[in-house]
Amino acid sequence: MTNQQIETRTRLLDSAEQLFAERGIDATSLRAITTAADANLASVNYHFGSKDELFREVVSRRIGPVNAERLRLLAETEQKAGEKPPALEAVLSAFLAPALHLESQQESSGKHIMCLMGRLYSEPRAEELKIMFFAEFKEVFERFIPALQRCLPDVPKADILWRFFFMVGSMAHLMSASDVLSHASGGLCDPNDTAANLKRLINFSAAGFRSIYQEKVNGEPI
Amino acid sequence: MTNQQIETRTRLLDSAEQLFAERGIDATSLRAITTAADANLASVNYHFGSKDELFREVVSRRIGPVNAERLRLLAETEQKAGEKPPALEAVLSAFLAPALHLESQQESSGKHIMCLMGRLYSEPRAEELKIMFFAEFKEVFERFIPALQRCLPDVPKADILWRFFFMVGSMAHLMSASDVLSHASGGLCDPNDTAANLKRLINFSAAGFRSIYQEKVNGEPI
DNA sequence: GATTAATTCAAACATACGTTTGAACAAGGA
DNA sequence: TCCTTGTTCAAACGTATGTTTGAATTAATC
Repeated sequence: MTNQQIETRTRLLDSAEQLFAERGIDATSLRAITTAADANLASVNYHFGSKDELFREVVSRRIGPVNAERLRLLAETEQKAGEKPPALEAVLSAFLAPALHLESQQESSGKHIMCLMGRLYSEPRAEELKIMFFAEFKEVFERFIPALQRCLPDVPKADILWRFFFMVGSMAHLMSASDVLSHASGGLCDPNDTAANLKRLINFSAAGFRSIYQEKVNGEPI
Repeated sequence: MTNQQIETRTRLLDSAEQLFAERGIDATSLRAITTAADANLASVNYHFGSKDELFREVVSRRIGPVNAERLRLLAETEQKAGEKPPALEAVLSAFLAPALHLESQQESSGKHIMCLMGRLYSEPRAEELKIMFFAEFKEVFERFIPALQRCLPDVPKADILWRFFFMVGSMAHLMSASDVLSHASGGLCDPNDTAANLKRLINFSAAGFRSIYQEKVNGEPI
């Protein structure tokens, strides 16, 4: 591989990432991608084989590092805590921070991959992609759920799973749609302050995880 | 309009709703829709003018009733509470229940519109659609935020907005992706028990809304 | 029953897309 | 210099899509 080859591949991945996030996958043509990447139309098929495989590479290029960082942070947190279970907030942070920090990790186009990954959870794509996505996610899932159970010994496992699911929904929403809040709040909420938003989400989710399930409020059934 | 006309229009809307939800909007062809609706290919353009307008009708047919029901339930809740602010859980239920009950409201295809509406929050579609969507949502937003502020006088407005945003993310995720949890949990979590899931989401969100923001946990910064 | 309007239908149209092709080009080694 | 390998390029291909068309059919009105 010459230098120029690597550059073209990377330019294609970057352009595709941005356009997929902004316009959606089907709505982005190879002509739009190759034009943005300043490459020939045939280059996608030459370097990746097909549009589908390009998309798969766009995603997998980012997912791996995020999940690895999640596992690393969790291990670090647990090691610091020693025998005792670590703080719930620290566990949640280990899961959330690597995804939310995608934005700041890369100098350019960070926002786009956040948006794309946020949407991945709900977008109906080929089964094959979902399998790839959740295969990479499985290890994370299987490490974090027990860790959360250790933090919350009184919460039934089904509740932990549901609350984890709710938190992922909030995270995905934050990653893909926070512009809407900025607009709706009249500027009161700033979606670009990643550190503050991470804290807010951890705070919100931690309270939800600790919640005691109650059938009635003020004597009234919900 | 004859009876047959109405039926064709409705059949097209129903089929489109289902297919849009299952496969995505771009990935669903007019030929697939008209075949499923047992109608002629040209019928969509005859009855709706274009595929885009069909999609707009699919969405707006459902959004209006949901938001109206939200406002009705909130008013009812506030009236019952009299002078005092109503229970937080009751306000959240007024917002969440109409969306989640889309599933049970119609005898058929309820699940599909849930999925489609859940995805609407993040899917990148024409600006025109988003404007329509959030114009209808604005009134709901402007009624519920003050209601939540009354329930939570000690929580700053920005936090209320952020937490509302997180809750919407959880709701959308529940509506569009809960099959994933069912699969990942090995059947422990049942996405089809709408009533139970509504309670779980209310419980989770209420705790998040009530959370006191803290910078440190166990003396450690988060 | 004739006339009119609304709807359905099969067929065609134009276009945009993903992909393929085969020649041109660049670079490195024998 | 010649050959090989990897890459770019312009052009074309086949196909699927949204849309249009004009005739056929149906339902309602007089």
